[in-house]
Amino acid sequence: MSQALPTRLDPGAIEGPLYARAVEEGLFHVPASRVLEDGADPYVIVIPPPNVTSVLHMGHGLNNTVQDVLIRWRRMQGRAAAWIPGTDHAGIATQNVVERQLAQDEEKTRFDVGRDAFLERVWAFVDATGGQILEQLKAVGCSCDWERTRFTLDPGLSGAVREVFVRLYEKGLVYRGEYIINWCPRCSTALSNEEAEGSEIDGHLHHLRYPIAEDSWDRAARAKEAGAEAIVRSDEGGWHLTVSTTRPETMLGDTGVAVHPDDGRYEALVGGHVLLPLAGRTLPIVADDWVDPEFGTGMVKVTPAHDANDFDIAERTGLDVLNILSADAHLNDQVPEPFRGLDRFEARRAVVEALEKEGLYLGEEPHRHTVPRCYRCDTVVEPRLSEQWFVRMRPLAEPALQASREGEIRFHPPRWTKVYESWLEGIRDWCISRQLWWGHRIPVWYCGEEGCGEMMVLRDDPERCGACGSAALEQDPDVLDTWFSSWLWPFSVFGWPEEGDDLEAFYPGHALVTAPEILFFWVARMIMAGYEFRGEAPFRDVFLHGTVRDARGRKMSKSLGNGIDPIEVVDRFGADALRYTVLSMCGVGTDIHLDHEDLDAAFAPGRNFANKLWNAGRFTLMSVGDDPVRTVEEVADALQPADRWILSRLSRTAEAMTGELERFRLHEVVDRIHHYFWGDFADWYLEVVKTRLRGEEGDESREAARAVLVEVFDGILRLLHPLVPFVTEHLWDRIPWPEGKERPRRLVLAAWPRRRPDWEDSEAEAAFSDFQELVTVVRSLRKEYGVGEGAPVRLVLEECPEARRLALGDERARLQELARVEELVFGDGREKGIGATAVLRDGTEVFLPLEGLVDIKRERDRLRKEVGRLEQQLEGAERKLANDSFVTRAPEDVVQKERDKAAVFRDQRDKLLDKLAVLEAS
RNA sequence: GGGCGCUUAGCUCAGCUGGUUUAGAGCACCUGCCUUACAAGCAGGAGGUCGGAGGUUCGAAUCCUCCAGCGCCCA
Repeated sequence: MSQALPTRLDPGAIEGPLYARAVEEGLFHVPASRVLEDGADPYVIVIPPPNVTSVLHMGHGLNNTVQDVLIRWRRMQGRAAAWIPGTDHAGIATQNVVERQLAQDEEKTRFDVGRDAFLERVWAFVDATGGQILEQLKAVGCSCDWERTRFTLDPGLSGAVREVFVRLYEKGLVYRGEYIINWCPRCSTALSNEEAEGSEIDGHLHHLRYPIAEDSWDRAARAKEAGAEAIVRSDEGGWHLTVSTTRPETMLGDTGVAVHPDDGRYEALVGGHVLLPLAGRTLPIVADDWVDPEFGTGMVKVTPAHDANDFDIAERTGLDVLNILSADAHLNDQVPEPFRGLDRFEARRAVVEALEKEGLYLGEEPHRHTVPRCYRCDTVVEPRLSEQWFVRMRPLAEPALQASREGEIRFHPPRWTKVYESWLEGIRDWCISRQLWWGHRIPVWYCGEEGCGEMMVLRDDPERCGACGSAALEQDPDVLDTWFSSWLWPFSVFGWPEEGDDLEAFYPGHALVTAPEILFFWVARMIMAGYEFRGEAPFRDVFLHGTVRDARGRKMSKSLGNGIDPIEVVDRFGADALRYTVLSMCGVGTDIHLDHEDLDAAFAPGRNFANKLWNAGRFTLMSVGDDPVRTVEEVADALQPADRWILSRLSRTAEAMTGELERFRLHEVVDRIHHYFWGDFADWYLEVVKTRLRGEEGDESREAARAVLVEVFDGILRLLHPLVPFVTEHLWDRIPWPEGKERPRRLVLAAWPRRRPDWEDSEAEAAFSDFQELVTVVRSLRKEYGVGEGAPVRLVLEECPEARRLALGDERARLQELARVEELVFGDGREKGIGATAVLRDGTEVFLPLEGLVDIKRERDRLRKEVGRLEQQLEGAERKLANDSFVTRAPEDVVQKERDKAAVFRDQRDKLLDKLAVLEAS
């Protein structure tokens, strides 16, 4: 049976069936009753919902692997572990895709087909392709509770969105108003501040000359006297001032010029006027604190409808607001005839040209500055005055800020706390309306046309106007920001606002795992929503992992073509290899580098590890065989030192891993089990136990070895299961089980190993470490002198302490197995001849008689080098001990340790010096 | 301009509350092994003084300050 395992792991053959079996058996599903009736402790993670139309990339691969590790670990701990999967509708992205299709296939816009028909097409598209990414998660092994899959446009979740909008409106926290918003001309919609991402460009700063109105010439003269160099008198006798801008076309929307109130140069100008070129309007000169006297001339043009800061200046100083841009970023009828209808960039050229003609353009200079771009389509975003719906954020931010300050929310790594808090401290209102069709329509109706003009914000669609009874109602055409539904995700997935069992059982959740990019977009807002609508945080721990990058450190992206398809990785190397690889690189706060051009190398760590586990399992299963196996308790009296060592190490490893998992230190989790499984178990225990398994040391020893092997390998599989679920489960299914010991139904549900103080045995660990040292030294000496690995050798130990001598008495077979020591002799100092020498930590002198192989000169050089190394170590320790303040001020145990170290080094050195003296005499 | 982070072996990174580490791992490299679990492997080895300069301390890769380089976020 067990011999049937092939020598190489074939992930494709085992992963699919194992996943299907788990789903079929409902292992990933948790009903509310497990918490409410059975009293299980819940552990809840909601997935960061991917876009419904997206496909899996490595970022998802990492993100969901991490979540799965946490969920599987907690599930094994016996928690009612619920991982809620789902997708969001991704308003802009999804609408964009369908619009592009429409344009390509039929050369139509959404306006050509109409709102209802367009939405039908989007739904058809989503129905056809929407579940793809969730299916891909299954290939990675994600143990989501698929019976709870949600979509932000589901009726229930849509109901939550509407409830929240109405509630906030009733509280005065949702309002409609005309403000500067970020406008994407390509998507033709408003964006929130977070959706407009700054990008640096090498642009230009244009200098424009504005004539000062005649009634203000005396002010200009006074300003000039006060040192205003940027005020100049022209040949015709008039005065001009200079302003600078990166967007010259906006001058057509200027309604004023501003200076700093404390700027002495321009004091006289305030209250005066300039004549706006091209438009011919007269604009006031005002004073406002925001103006930076150091920047440019210290005078700025003010375009309130197209710049947020200018808008604020206008509010404070009473300047007019003049909107000159249409929805698609063309100049509207508010500008002079020649410029009307021009695209913003055409307008820029036209304005510069026209100003040049009038002698009012003073040129441009290179200027590096930041322009905002749409996070969905990268188009340069235009600040634009527009009537939109907003959420007043300050009151919502307060509890979210408190939560972090008081430790109710903890960020891992903690440095994100500051980022989160400073964002909340400077929070601005959230523009939530979008001029799109795909999304949650704003639940606001207007009694329009002949009606009374009443505005109604309602939970249920109205039939008649509540004020005048008219049936001619029009719903607000806009939809809500997708994040306005995502921020409710932690409770909307459980049926809120209904107070059902699921909500009671599973809210609040526990961990939220995501990338720092959406800390503001999503994480902070979820926390705000949690407090506002449920009165408590939606989760306690926020784990922010790094970004997946290519070998050169560039973010993976479609446009660069440097992405890695996780499905390809799963197909080639297996989900386990993918998971192990990314987890092993998942250092706290570090990005993950994977070479997209060499997947073999990139995923080698995971592939190699899974294969190693496979083979260790193969060997374990074959060695143990099909005969009945006993428990460790039953063979307690027959346990060998190596058995006690490996059991002790298992206990310590389990404890350490649990601690690292609790602290979200996943690479440490991987490191611990790697060290134990590969370094301790495979490299040493399996090797050391071979002779016993073959029955060469009696039945009792064999049975003890078999029992320990089963116990330890079971523990290893349990500890590894959250990391590499497939290969562990396949092997675990085949582990023999002692009669009478209860076997868990599946590894998925097996108990997470706990610390076993009764197994911990420092003496066994020290003894085994001594044994390892001896073996390593012998191997090293053999290698040094080219003794073939198959060639037997005689080993002489001098000055061997009693304890080691006794221990080694039973280890002759092991020495033979591991180092080809055919004969072990405890010498009495009379052993002469040519050989290789070393001294162990406990002072044991190792001598390998290698007559004919050892070159005396070479051995001398080797020993001298070794002595030199020890001298250095010794010197370091002695320097410390010679330092009075170290001896008196350092803790006693530290000092003692240093003394011990010095003694060991000295002993080793002296013994080697003796040997050296003998060699040098010969 | 404000804030944050990083700099340790050829590469990618560990090293947590300063002293059990003689600074570790994976990959790459060198040598020898197809030793019936595993060549996706085994054994042995080489390679770093922890970006630079100060400081705190009995003791610093670890804490503090400054400097240099890189990166991110916010304005």
